[in-house]
Amino acid sequence: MATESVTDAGRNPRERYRAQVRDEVKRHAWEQIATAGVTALSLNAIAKEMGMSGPALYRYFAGRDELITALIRDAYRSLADTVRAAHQAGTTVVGLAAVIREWALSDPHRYLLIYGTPVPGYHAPDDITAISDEILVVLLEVCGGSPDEQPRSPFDVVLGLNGGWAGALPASPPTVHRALSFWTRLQGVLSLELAGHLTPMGFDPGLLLAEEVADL
Amino acid sequence: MATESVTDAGRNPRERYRAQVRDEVKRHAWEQIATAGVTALSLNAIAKEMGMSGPALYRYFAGRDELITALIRDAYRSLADTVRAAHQAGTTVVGLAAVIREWALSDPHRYLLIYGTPVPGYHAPDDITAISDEILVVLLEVCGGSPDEQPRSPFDVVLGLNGGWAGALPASPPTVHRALSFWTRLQGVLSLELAGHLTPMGFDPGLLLAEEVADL
DNA sequence: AGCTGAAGTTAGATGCTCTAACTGTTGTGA
DNA sequence: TCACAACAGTTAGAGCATCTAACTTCAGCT
Repeated sequence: MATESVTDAGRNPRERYRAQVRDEVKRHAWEQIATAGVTALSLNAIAKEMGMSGPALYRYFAGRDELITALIRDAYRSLADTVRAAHQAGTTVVGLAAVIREWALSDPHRYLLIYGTPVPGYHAPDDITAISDEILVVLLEVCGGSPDEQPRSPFDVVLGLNGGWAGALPASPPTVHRALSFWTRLQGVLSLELAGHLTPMGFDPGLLLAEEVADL
Repeated sequence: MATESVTDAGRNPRERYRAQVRDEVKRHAWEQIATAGVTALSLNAIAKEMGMSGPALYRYFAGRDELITALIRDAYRSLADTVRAAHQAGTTVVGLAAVIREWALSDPHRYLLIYGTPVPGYHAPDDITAISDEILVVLLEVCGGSPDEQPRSPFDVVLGLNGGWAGALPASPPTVHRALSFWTRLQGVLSLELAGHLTPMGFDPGLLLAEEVADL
C-alpha cells in the first residue's frame, strides 16, 4: 500500500529511516481515514499514536495537505496496479468493472479520496495525472474494437476532430467513446453505491453495473 | 434557496425573527460553501460576518452538523423542485438530464453536498429521504413505457421479485431499470465532470451525457 | 407593570495546524 | 578517532475552530 519503501535498498541509513517513518505515518493515516473519513485525519492524532508529539511529523510531511497528496498518489497507484493486473489476466469489460468495484468496496474511503468531493484548492501534481493516464490506456485496450472503426454518433465525430484530446490517443473515436462510457457508468454506480444512495433499494449494485457495461 | 421562510406568515414575532436569522445564517453558509467547499464552513466566521460573536449561532443551530443537515435538505428540495418543474413542462429523458446537469453546474458544491463524499457518521433524517423519493417518482414517470412491459434482462427479473424494493413502486421492472440506468449514468458523468476529471479531455461533457441517456 | 424566557455576551475547555527556538543524537569526512 | 554538521525530536505558543457554561439584557405576553 505505501509504495515508497521500494527504494529501501539504496540510500544511506538516514533516508532509509525517513522512508520508514513516512510509511508508518501513512499506515496510521489510512487507518484513520478508513474509520472516520478524510476530514477526520489529524496529524496530531497520528503523532500521538506513534508515540511522539505533534510537530515532529512536520519533518516528514510539509503539512496535512502534503500527506493527503501522498495518500492520493498511493490510492491511484493501487488502482492502476489493480487495473493493469486484471488486464494482463485477460479480462472482459464486465470483469474489469467487477474488479474495480471490488477494489473500491474493499476500502471505500480510498476510492472516495480519488473520485469523491475534490478539495477546493487542490491541483494534482504531474506524476499523479501520469498514473491516471496509465489507467486510461488500459481502458482503451480493453474497449478496443477493430482499429479502423468509423464514427457512428455525433459525439464520436467530436472525438475524432483533429487537434482534440482524443486525436492524440492510440484508439479510434468509437473506442474512446466506449472507454468513456465504461468509465462514467462505472463511476455512476460506484459513487451512488458508496455514498449509500443505493442501499435502501436493496438490490445488488454489482448486477446493475454488469448490465450497464455489458452493452458497450 | 432557504425554504423555511414560507412559514413567515403565521407565528409570533419571536419565531418569525428566529426563522429570519436561520435563513440568513444559511445564506452566509451557502456563500462560504460556494467559494471554499463544505470543509471550510465555519460557524464562527458566519457569526462574525453577521456582526455577532461566536456562540450566538448555537441558539439557532445545535452545531455545525445540524446546519449542514439543513443545507442538505435545502439542496434536495431545490433539486426536487427543478426536476418536478422540468417534468411538468413535458421533458424527455435527454432534456431532463440536461436540466439536472445545469442545476448541478450552477452550484457544484450544492450538488456535491448531496452526492459527494458522505460524512461518516451522518444518516439522513426521514424528511430528506422523502424528498429523494419524490425525485425518484418523477424519474419513473419520465422513464415509463407501456405499463405491462415484461422483464427483458436478469436484473429486470431481480427487480420484479416479490417483496423487493422495486415491487412496491408503481412501475414495471424495465421502467425501474431505465430509471436506475438514467440516474447512475447521469451521476457518472456529473461526478467526474464536477470533480474535474473530465476537464483535461477538453470535450463537452453535455454531449457525452446526452448520448448516455438517449439510448434507454 | 412585571415576570418569563429568549437572545446575545464573555470566558474558557479542548483540539487542531503550523512556526519558532531549542536540545539531543547520529552519520560522516578529515 | 573525533569534531561537526545535519537531522530527529522536544516544548512553547500563535491562531483558529467547535462547543459549554454562566451571566446580562431585552422583548413579548399576561
